[in-house]
Amino acid sequence: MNEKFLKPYDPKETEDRIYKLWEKSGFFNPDNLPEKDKGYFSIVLPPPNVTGTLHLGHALEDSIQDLAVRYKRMKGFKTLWLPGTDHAAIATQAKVEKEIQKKEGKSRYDLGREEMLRRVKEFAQQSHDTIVSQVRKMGASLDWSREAFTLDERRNLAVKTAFKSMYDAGLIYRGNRIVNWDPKGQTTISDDEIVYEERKAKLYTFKYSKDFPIYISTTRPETKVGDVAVAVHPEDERYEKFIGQEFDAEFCGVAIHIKIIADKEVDKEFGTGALGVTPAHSMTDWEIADRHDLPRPQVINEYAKMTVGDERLLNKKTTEAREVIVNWLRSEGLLEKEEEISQNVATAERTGGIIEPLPKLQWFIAVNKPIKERGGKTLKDLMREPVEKGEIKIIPDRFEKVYYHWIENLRDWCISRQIWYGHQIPVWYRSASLTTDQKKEICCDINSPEGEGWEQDSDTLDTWFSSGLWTFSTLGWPEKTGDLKNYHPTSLINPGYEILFFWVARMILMSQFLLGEIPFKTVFLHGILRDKNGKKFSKSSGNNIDPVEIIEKYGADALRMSLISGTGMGNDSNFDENKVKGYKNFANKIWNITRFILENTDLEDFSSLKDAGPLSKEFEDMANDMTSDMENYRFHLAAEKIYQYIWHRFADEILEDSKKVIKEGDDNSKKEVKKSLAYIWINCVKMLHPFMPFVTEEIWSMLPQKRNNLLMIEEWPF
RNA sequence: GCACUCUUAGCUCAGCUGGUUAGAGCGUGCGAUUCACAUUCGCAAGGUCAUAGGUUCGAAUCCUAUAGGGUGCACCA
Repeated sequence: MNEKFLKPYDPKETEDRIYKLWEKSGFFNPDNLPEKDKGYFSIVLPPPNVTGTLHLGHALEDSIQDLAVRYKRMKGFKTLWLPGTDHAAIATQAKVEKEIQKKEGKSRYDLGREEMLRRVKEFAQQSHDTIVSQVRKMGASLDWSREAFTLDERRNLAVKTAFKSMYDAGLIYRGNRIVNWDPKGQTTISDDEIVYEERKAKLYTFKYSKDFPIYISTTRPETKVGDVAVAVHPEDERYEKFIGQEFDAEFCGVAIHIKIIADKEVDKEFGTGALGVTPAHSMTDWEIADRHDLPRPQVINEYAKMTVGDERLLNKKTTEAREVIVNWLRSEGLLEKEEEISQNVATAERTGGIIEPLPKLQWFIAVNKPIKERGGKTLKDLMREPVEKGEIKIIPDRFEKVYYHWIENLRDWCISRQIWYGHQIPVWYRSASLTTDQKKEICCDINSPEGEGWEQDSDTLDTWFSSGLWTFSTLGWPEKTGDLKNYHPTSLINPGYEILFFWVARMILMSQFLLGEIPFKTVFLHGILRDKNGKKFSKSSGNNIDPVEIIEKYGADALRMSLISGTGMGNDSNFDENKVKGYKNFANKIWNITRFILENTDLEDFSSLKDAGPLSKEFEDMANDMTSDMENYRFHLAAEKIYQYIWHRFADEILEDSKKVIKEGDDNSKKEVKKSLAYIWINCVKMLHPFMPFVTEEIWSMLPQKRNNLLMIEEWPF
């Protein structure tokens, strides 16, 4: 017996060594797996953002996926788990900008595009390297030979190809529309990148001029210089008689022309029941302007400063302009009342800037446009249908409803960003001005067009555009590769439910349109891992834990097991270090069980054993139950089952009972008992392997076997 | 406003399609120990499964309502 067993199990000594052994074996790459004719199984790793290092939430994700992957591999599938990282455009650039601002007091404009990009890339590379080493520490059996990055060259080709094909189909268009402008990050963002924060605000009720017949309410008086109408509900008796009338007014030095219109969007109960329509600076007002064919004067610019008025307003920040206007209203006797209300303020997810809705010329994906090549279906249809038909299964299924609801409310997706880090839009223009003249020559292609004077659009793409291609861009698309044929649609995707819209929906959109097939068959959503007190892990609240820190202390096996067991599907869970400690003890327990078995069963070859004698049925029932849990993604139950069986049935009872026989029994019964102990044990070690791969692999290498396989490719029992 | 979700032992949570005395881990109390393991073992205490109704032979599990916590979406003038 190996003398290692005389000491407690030491994950530190074991884990890195075992990981190297696995990598050397080549079995992470399915091309090297033995042929078993069971078919293919594939997962792409949700690529972590290169904005920093991994936290425990990633460890949870890695644990679940590695568990699924190792199980399928043992089941004999050609199993591919494909790693990669995400450039996370805005998030990464914003992070680096922040640091440079803090350390050097410089903005990205001070550095210039080229130098800024160099800095971001450098940072991204460092993050990448840390992330990869963290993932390895977890024991993740990823095929590193296929590693991808959302911003590498192959993915860039995929992005350009996708863009062109959607452009040619008329689904990507450039339009002057109201967008979410982030004055802090100096870029547009999509609806999904907005976070609403509840804040106290003042609601002012006033009228534009003395002879104006209706009072209106607003929290943003400064935008009112851009008003073109007052909208009332069509059935509001109070205002019916005014509908259709038009008024001129001089509003704090700005001449405005107001038409009174009726629109069903207006809520009779809110404020005075009359809405001042500011088409250029409010999403709903923009739509009202659409319906009533109103002008849309812009009064605020990209820096959240006023662009109209005399010295009182012009070039003032919106917050200053607000005070000016409120004071003016007061002095003119137009202000009826002010009241405190709480309102949701739209802020940018990554920079925290307060969103300023502005009309801008941007690129969009049309989600409601009938697609000829798809029999008149829209992108929304293409997203909805595979889930409705059950081709894509979402687990837990309650998220299907959430998914449909999101699709119903979806507006055209703004994909252009005014940041530098990302995939540059593959469109070229031939004319001096890029922003104003729409009639100039335009060319969308994979490569820059022939001829003189072409200039590429300086905008980059929303990071989710490239992540949307992830299931197939990683497999070689647009080339028709063998990987694409074998591994797409992928079998399973396992993100947190918080990116169902951002990512899962977009992958379905992209794959459905570009490949005409689903990106994955099963979406298994996991919950969010929170800290001990139920708070979300985040860098800002200082509760971030590096998984490697926990691994150093307790071992990766213990961490994995603690994250998986006792957590209901799709439920959030709290991280508990004590639980990890408990599973470290468990690792030691199975270590010592092995020692006992090696000391007490003098069998030469475990692999030829066929059953566990009288204990066979009980054991096989447990194993079958557990296998069925594995098949149905009830990993937390499977983990609990094997744990309970090993510790409290096998060790506490079966093994204890065997002592007497081994000591006092006759030769025959001794031999029977030894055989069934050994039989149960090798199968327990196999079944525990997806959960605790390191310690089981280490144990496996010390059991007396004639075959000399790694445990990771052993056959799953029964 | 609409939807989803949670409320089970002191704490953190499991409990899959309704089925015998409701489970685990940690914690607590008592005890054991030359025995594979003190990172151990045995025993014990501790729950009217949020509340009120209903369906059923039978409900923690299904239905309805209520209360409290969380989340998403819409509105946010």
